[in-house]
Amino acid sequence: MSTNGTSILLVEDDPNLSIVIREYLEMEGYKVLHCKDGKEGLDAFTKNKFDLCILDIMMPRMDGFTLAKEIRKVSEFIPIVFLTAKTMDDDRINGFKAGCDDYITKPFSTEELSLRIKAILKRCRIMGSPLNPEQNKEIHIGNYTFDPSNMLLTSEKSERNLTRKESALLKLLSENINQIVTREFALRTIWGDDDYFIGRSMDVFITKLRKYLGEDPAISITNIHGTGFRLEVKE
Amino acid sequence: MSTNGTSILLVEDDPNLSIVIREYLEMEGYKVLHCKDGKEGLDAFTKNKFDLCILDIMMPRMDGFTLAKEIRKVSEFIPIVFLTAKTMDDDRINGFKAGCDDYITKPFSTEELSLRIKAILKRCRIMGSPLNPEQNKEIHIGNYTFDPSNMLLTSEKSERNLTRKESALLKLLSENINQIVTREFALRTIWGDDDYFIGRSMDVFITKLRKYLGEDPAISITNIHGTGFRLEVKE
DNA sequence: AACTTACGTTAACAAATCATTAACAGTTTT
DNA sequence: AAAACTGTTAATGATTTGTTAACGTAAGTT
Repeated sequence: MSTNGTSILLVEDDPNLSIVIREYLEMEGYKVLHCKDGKEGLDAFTKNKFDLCILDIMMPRMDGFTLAKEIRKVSEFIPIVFLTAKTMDDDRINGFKAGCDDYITKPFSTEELSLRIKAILKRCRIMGSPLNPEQNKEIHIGNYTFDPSNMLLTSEKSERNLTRKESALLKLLSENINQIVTREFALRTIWGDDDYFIGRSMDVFITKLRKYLGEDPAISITNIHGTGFRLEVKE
Repeated sequence: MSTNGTSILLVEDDPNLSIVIREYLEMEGYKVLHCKDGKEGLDAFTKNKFDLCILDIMMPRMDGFTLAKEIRKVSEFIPIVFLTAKTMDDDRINGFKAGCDDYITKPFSTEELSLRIKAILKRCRIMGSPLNPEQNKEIHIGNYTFDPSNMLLTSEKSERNLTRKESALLKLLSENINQIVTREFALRTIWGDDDYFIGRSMDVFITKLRKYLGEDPAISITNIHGTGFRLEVKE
């Protein structure tokens, strides 16, 4: 199995341990983002995409369980590995043991951690949830190619860096091509909220996207009155 | 494992012991360069490439620990074996025991030394350290060649020694060429933390790298507003 | 010890970017 | 026809970034 491009969120407050783990995992080819406590970890999780989380349980500001709960709100199936002090007889561990999760007791060897990670990733992939299916995939929209991870919209004639919101909206639309994307769904997904002004803001972005995609007449963003928008590509 | 071509820097002031070690190691197929004290050792290290260092701790002019520190400045991951008088209870030993390093107490058999060396080399190769050819590879960026392990940025016209941070940042960018490296990922990877001032510090380094890479107009470091940077090489 | 040098951080100010809001025109529904 | 919704452009203000210089510190040098 290639570890390439698999990104891991490591939340661990012990600086020495975290360095050891991070360096080892990076040598194995994972991308690792390390946070020092639960708050930071949650923040990082919402801003990035990860394939797996490694959470220490005992941490300042927000413990691993609370963090895991928060993470689960956003991402139902992401595998989580807990790091616990040896015989921590906490019932909550059992509560999380289901699904793809696992826990490892300290002290552990880096090899053990690595094996567990591989096992979990394998298991989860088998279970049919390709971890980040669309992660680095480019999306073709008519004559355009859209690379969401690079926020780059390319055609033969032009290349444009999209802003975060532009990119997020186009991603949403292109993932649901020829299907209605509800106003509310878009607003809640991208803006996390839904009120009049945010709605108007989205309309401004729709105008921008229409302009950017104007090179290809087969592409259109159609408004469904009172409902939402649909990105359409003819033939 | 073939010892062929593996070159060892041996720094040991006892002439008899050093001869014994050198001859034994050469018999095993290693290339050995011997220096009589720390100063000589450091000089030799900067002028040549080694796969492993064997340093006596008690030495005139510069002791083994100081030498090791100097070596680490240049080469972060090269394995170091310390030779110590039997039960030298120096805390500093523990400081160095991490990673690929090891220490051997005198007196020791040549066999023991040989086994340790093999074990260390194996371990480090597995861990993918710079012994691993993959990681010692130079990176080509437009007209430039960047050697991360030597922190050296070269073009036809110029050659520049980068500082650690400059080098780390350029490494990260060039490993993800034409892809966005998020601010957060860079900050957490290189600085281990992410706050406002560290972020500003990174911006200063970006400015520096842009200046260094300015000779080749095909190279650019593009800011993706609110997201990160992308090292781009056209054609 | 006093003096350099090198490096990373912080400060300070200029410039650019972006999401939002406003404003007004046009559409669709009831 | 009134009300609600959408399209579009431009103005606004906050945030982010670019850049240079000053600063502090640690190491080496005299």
